[in-house]
Amino acid sequence: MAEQCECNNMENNICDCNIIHEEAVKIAKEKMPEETVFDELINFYKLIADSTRAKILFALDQHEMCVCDIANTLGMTKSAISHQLKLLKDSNLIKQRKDGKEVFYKLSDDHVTKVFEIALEHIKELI
Amino acid sequence: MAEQCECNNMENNICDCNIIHEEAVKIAKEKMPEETVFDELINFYKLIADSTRAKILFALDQHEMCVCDIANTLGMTKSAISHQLKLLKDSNLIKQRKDGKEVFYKLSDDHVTKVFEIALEHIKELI
DNA sequence: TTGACAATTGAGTATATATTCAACTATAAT
DNA sequence: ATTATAGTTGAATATATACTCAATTGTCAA
Repeated sequence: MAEQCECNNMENNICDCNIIHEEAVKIAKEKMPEETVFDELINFYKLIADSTRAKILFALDQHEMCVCDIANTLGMTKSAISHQLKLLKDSNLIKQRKDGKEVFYKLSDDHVTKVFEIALEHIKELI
Repeated sequence: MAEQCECNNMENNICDCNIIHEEAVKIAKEKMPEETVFDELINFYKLIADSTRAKILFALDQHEMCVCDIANTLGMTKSAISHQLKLLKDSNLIKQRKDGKEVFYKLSDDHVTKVFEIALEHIKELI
């Protein structure tokens, strides 16, 4: 049963114990998605797993806003907000539109809202 | 129009620019959830926004597993896995069951799976 | 063309946290 | 009792990243 871990023969992928339940490990390894899939998932979740960015997304879900509007809403500096907006924009969660000196931001789509709702639902059940 | 930011009169909540679109800011401020709501949301998302924890959750979604099984599946040490399992357990995402020397872990409910699906859906549309 | 302001940017700093390492507890088998 | 193994834990380290600060760009108005 307690068979030697195949990881022990690998260079970069070493664990420090034996396989105990061979079948469970086999299935999990087989079904485990590619590293790139996790990278994308993690990248997406990291974006909304930050208080400032979550608030920005919530604010933009209410109304299109310029940087100063968001800074005022959150009580933070333009610079701090602008840095975070860049991250959100680079990952296509928000879109921008320029009008004179101002740059207006809005959500790319309604998936963000959806994710918020799912999370809220989950948290409600946990409490 | 460009009215002075009320933040400038506040102690801990200072931005560095004027309110430009008063109505948008007013609405966003009014609807903005309590800080504690964001804390809970962020706490939840941070848990799944990590490669190791995401893989653990995925593995446990396939099958109940002990620490060694997970360590083998991910090619990591028991210690690293155990530290992360503690975080997941403390937030009630997973449950444990003890049997002799072994501790079996499994998902608390199927919300995690749901969130994964939503995320995957979102990512597909972005690509 | 000068001044004011919206917004961005890069570097530096401070903070959070994932993993390692070593020590430890708990259980089972001999 | 002793040994082996599953699992946990605390401290230290390494890394990632949010915010600050100062400088800069772009646009408008006088």
